[in-house]
Amino acid sequence: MENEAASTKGEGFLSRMALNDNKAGMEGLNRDKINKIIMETSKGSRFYENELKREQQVNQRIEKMMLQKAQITEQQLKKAQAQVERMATELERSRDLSRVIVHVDMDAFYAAVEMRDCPELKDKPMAVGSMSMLSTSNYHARKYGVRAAMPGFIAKKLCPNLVIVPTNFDKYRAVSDEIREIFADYDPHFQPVSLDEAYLDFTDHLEQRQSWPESSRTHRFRASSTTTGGGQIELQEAEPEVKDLSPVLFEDSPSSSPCLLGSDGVAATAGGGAFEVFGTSVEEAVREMRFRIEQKTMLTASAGIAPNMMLAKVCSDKNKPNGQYRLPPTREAVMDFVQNLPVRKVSGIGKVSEKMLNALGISSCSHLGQQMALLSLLFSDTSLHHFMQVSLGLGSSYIPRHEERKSMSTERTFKELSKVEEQFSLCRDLCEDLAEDMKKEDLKGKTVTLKLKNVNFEVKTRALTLPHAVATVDEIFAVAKDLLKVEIENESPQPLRLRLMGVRISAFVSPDDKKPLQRSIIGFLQPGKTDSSGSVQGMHQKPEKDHHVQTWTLARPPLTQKCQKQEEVSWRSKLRGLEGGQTSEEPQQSFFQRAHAKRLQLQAANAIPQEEGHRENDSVIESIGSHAQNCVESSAKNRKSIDLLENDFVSCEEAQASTSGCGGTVSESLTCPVCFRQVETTDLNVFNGHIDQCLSESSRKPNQSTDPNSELDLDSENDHKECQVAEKWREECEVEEERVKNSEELELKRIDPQNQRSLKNDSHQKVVSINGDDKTVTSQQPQSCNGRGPVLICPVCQLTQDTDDLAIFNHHVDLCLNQEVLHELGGQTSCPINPLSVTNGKAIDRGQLLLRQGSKGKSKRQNSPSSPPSKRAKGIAPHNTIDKFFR
DNA sequence: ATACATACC
DNA sequence: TACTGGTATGTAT
Repeated sequence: MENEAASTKGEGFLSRMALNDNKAGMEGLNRDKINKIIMETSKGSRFYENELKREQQVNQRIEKMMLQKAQITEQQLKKAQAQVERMATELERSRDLSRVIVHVDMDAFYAAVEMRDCPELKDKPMAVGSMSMLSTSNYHARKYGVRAAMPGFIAKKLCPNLVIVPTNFDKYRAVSDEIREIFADYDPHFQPVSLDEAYLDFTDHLEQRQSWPESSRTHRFRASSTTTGGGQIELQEAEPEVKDLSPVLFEDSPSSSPCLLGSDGVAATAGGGAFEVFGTSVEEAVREMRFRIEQKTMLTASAGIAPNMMLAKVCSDKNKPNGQYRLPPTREAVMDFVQNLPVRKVSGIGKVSEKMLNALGISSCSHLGQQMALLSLLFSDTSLHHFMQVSLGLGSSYIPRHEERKSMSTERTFKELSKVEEQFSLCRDLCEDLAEDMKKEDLKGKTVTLKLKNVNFEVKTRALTLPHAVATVDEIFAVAKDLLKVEIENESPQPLRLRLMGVRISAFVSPDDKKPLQRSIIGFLQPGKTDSSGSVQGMHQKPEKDHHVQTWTLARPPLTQKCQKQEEVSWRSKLRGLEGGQTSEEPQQSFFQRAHAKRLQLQAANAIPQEEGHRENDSVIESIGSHAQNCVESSAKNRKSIDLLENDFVSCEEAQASTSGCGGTVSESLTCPVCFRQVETTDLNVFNGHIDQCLSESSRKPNQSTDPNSELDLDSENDHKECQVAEKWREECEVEEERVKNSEELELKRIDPQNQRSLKNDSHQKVVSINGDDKTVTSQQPQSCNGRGPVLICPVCQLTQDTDDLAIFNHHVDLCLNQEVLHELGGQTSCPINPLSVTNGKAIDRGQLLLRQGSKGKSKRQNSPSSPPSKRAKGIAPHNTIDKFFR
């Protein structure tokens, strides 16, 4: 507590601001010199001061962590060690080396495009962006330490000759479309990450490629190749080699042109009509893809080939620019690769995580593996799981589809804005822009968030969730304005001195207000609600809300999840000497209480008296607080019943999926609701991975057996039947839709413990399919659990159904589900599906597809910087008065 | 549910 | 002169 900031004085350089030379193109620079210039240029600025502050916060976090570490006993560590080893074993079992995942990334994309279109730039250090902020720099500029996310004026200090070119997103988008066309040839379900980056699953392509004639693997050089200012190196150096039609040259040659120099394996440039024949190996295929990209766009790409996304991403960086790297799909190769990998290279581990890990002596993934026991005592379960995966070289071996967007926002930075009228006016402008964007995607959301950044770079967000969804300017502004008003009043008589304002909408509901489906399913789901942090959510009986959390419950068998949670909690609690675990938490505090407590805490921590602001704030907060408090109270009342229901689930399920901590028994297995095989694990993450794969595969090639690695194989006849049903869907909705259905049926199973149990009782039970046409439910085989007579209880009406035939049961459930929704579902199928709706979502998110079906036909915007919302440079309307807004 | 922090491009 | 904008997710209350 009273540590003060003593040990965390902001003397040394700021890790936050120092050059990040971890990413490609910046090897062996004069770091110190560069950092010195960066610091000198920034010193004293408000930005710098704020960074200083934030750095100290991080330092305090680290101190706290170290303190915790110091209290860990040998015994605790030992126990933890056993635990993590068990987890590692389970994760190990989930390892899947059968897929070929490729991550492609254009080299210095924006900069490359600009250079291509303006040859003068070619040999100059240049960057795309503005004096305030750069998006990308070319490799020449990187030598000076100029890189993305650096303000232009600092870059100029580092490299006075730097040419800064303004961004031209339309152009980048156009190029992006071109390369995506190529991506689609190798994986129609590829997942774009941004305009210049994507994940592809090459597995299927490679399988087919083996039987392709050479002609299909032959690609011409650009007619007007080279020159044009874009040609870059490689083309010229293409030796007039033996091109001919001999596949032997490239046939399965991981050896030939082993990536190091990228497309150096160029052959076949016989005089005029140069072309090249590519082999059938992975590397050849990827090289071919990169070749085609280059021929088409005159821009180069780099790629990584690995058995999972996490590794592929790292690999694509390895031989950048214009190169590729393949990590062989063997456990040994993967483990070797991971050992020396700096943690910072891993996607998801950023500046702060790196610093915290470093403080524990962890800088490479091998350390990560060695320190898992310690980490398990210091980090959250989520982080721990991530670390563990990373240290084992694990990651997604399938590429999840893109989910529905979860929020939409617009924000703007400007010169200090202190006048109230202008602030409101600006706020309205933002709302207009946002409403316009919302309209484009036909979205409506219930939560409006206002974001403010003052001239000291302090960021504040204020949100309000409405009982209904909104979308229009007026609706959004009505909320945003009030939020802003509160902040203004809060600060008065000082003005808010803003440098940024933003408005966001989230908690989307289907545009056409067809909640009924959601309502019934969610209503049903409420009881099992559990979130990842272990706290039971408050349960305002608002029917449609927070799909993510609920689908969590949907997507995972609630019971087993609960079990798992308890397991983790129990061992952790013991080790830490904590009490209670996640289900018995403190009563929640009101907004006011929390705000107050927080301030006190801050005061204590910083020893900065704040009496003044205190009182003022309280009075203001209190007004909103009363509402919040009501909500909180009602949710607290409901929590008991939630727990009860959860416990019921547990008791139902225990026999099936006991976990080491839960039933005292050591794990058995879980039954996959897709393939119905027993998955030998109790680790939900492992189990989820399995389900993910099943889903992924069933949507891709429903008539092929899943998981070639598995010893248990699917009954192919059943598969076939399943496929026929799938055909129907495909006809009208394409693959996407099918996947949704798959999830859908999955959800129906998962949400009903009884049902689930009965399914488990007969692992041959095939997937119950929902027919896309009439919404009736059919079963592949009438269920024959005669011996047991499991009780089927309708998840909607809660009545016991006098049948053990799942077909009949499902039919009943369907009838129970809101008719209106079912109709809408029917209409839905005719909606065009966005073929790019692929994402990096996890299993939980897929459940969302179910709940969000209503909006799935929508086209979606790609991630930034892909398509920033149209920013109309609007002037501030000075005629607006505060009164106008305050009424 | 909110607020804030971290991460990615 | 000047340190982004859009989205998702984790952590804490």
